[in-house]
Amino acid sequence: MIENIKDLVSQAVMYVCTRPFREMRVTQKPVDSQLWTVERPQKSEHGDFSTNAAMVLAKTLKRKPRELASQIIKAVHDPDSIIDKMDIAGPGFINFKIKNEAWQKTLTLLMPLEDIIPNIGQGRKVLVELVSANPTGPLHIGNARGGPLGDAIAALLQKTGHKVVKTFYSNDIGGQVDRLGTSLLHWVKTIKKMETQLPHEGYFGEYVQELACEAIRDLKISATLGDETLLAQKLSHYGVKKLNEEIRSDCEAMGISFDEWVYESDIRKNKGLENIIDCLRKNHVTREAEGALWFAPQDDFMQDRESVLIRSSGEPTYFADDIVCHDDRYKSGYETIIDVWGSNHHGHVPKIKAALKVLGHNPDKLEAILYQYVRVVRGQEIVKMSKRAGNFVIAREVLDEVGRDAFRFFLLMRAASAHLDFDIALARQQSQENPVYYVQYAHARICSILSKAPHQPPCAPDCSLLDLEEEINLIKILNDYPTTLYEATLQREPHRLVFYLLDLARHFQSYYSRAKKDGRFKVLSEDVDRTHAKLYLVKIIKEVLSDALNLLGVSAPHEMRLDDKGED
RNA sequence: GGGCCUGUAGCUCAGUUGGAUAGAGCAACUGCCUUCUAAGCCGUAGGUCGCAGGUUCGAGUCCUGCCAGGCCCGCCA
Repeated sequence: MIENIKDLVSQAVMYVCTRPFREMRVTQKPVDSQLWTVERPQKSEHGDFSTNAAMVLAKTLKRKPRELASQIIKAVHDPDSIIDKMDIAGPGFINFKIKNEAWQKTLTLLMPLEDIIPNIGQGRKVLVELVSANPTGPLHIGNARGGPLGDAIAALLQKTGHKVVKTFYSNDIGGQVDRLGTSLLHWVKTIKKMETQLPHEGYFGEYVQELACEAIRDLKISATLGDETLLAQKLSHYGVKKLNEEIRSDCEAMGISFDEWVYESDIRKNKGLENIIDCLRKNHVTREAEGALWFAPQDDFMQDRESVLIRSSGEPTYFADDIVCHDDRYKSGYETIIDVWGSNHHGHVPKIKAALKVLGHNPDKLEAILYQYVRVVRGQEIVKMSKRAGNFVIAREVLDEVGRDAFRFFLLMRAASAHLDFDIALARQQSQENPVYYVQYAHARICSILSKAPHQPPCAPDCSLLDLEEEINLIKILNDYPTTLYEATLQREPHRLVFYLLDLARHFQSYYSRAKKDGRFKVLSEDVDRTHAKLYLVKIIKEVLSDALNLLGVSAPHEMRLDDKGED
């Protein structure tokens, strides 16, 4: 529908804009059609669509906006007669009211749903890196925000015609992993009542101590420890393996699976690093100092951001491996590479991009979605940390308490750039305060209606029988679904879909409830044709609800019953 | 000291990339269960968009400077 209006306006604008030039026998096009837009206004009094074309073009054409608007209106050619009326409003908006019949006719065009999903990707390859938690501890709530977020972004891309690969990048070697090993050694020695001290910035949560216990058993560590350096190495391998398994299982519990796991240790083995370093050297963006090799391009921006690539010990850094990893991705032909990372990586992004640019890649293909960290609250109280983790709130503890649907929905409700308060008390409430149930309940109610219906709705019902204002409104909202998908995908903002769902659910719940007082709102009635039309409408609402919930990784239940033993 | 993000109703947050009289949920106050599920619906109230300038037909949105909070600035990842 919005496309139809855009076309009509576009033709009219072209006509109006080119007329003075035609009269002067000049053929050039004076304006760029990209400047103006057609939008759904916030307020229904402003019609179904509105355009700012007259205001935007007023300056270049040196005319008054309202005068230009009236000329555009005169030039609109509406062959299918879908426009009810056009008004000039405010400083020069043109508002379009669409006939109800035209809206009713759009309904059958919405099915099957797959046909209206915008094909943005055209099969282009996209890589999404998500979670990528270090295997030095259990998944905490900060890492976990990137899970549903990256997963929903991937699902949106997949839905809109991209070929998506979801990848987990595991930093399974390096300083932090070494520290895990020495920390485990400390706890092993503690258990064995030996003299020991926790290494500087060592890991101390209960999970490390549990892990040390299991290691003693699994690795059959005897009273004589042997070479401690060697043992610390064995322990770090052991810990990394165990923690990676735990992280993988936590992701599964969140409903997230990966197409590939990339290990930093494998990148290190593959020798790609030498070529990259060579290439950086030849481009004169490295510098040797204090025994280490630095990435040091000569531009103002990177001046204060020089970073070590190869340590004085000869060991490459995480930064170096990450350059290799991203270089691989570019070479694999990805059109877009999306890294969903915690906001603490923001300093890392420009460095990676700078290095990739030197390597001859287009840095714009790399998008970092940086999300702000999560604060867990329980009502008024701030939940600071978990006993088991020491410093963090463990994702699994929250997930187990509130359930997967509420967990994902809550983490997706906010824009990535916004700080997020996760209220456990609210998320586990089975009440009207909880938005996830609200949306699911709308879906369940429709399922209930459909199951009670004597017949399935026909393919081509008489949609003109959907003449209630609320029904036309629902049809309008359903027509917004493709636009919402389009914007949520391009902006990488799944929360737009959450807000769309809440809006659709709210309108449906309102419509549904009116039936208690007013029989015209009842879906199932004696009037067979009307029942068919209404069934058709609610079925599409159900399809859209379940489609969108599915993209968010939230279930769309067919039935919901309040437990008597639930919250008070 | 430098950088990134945030500041909108009592609380948690949207705000269609510069549009019209700034929106929603919760909390507060009203009503509504014999009829497709009350995990629901109807209504009321609630605002100096952190502050001060600037850009223009028009600013919550853009630019500058302040103020407040979070995060980053390591031969950690």
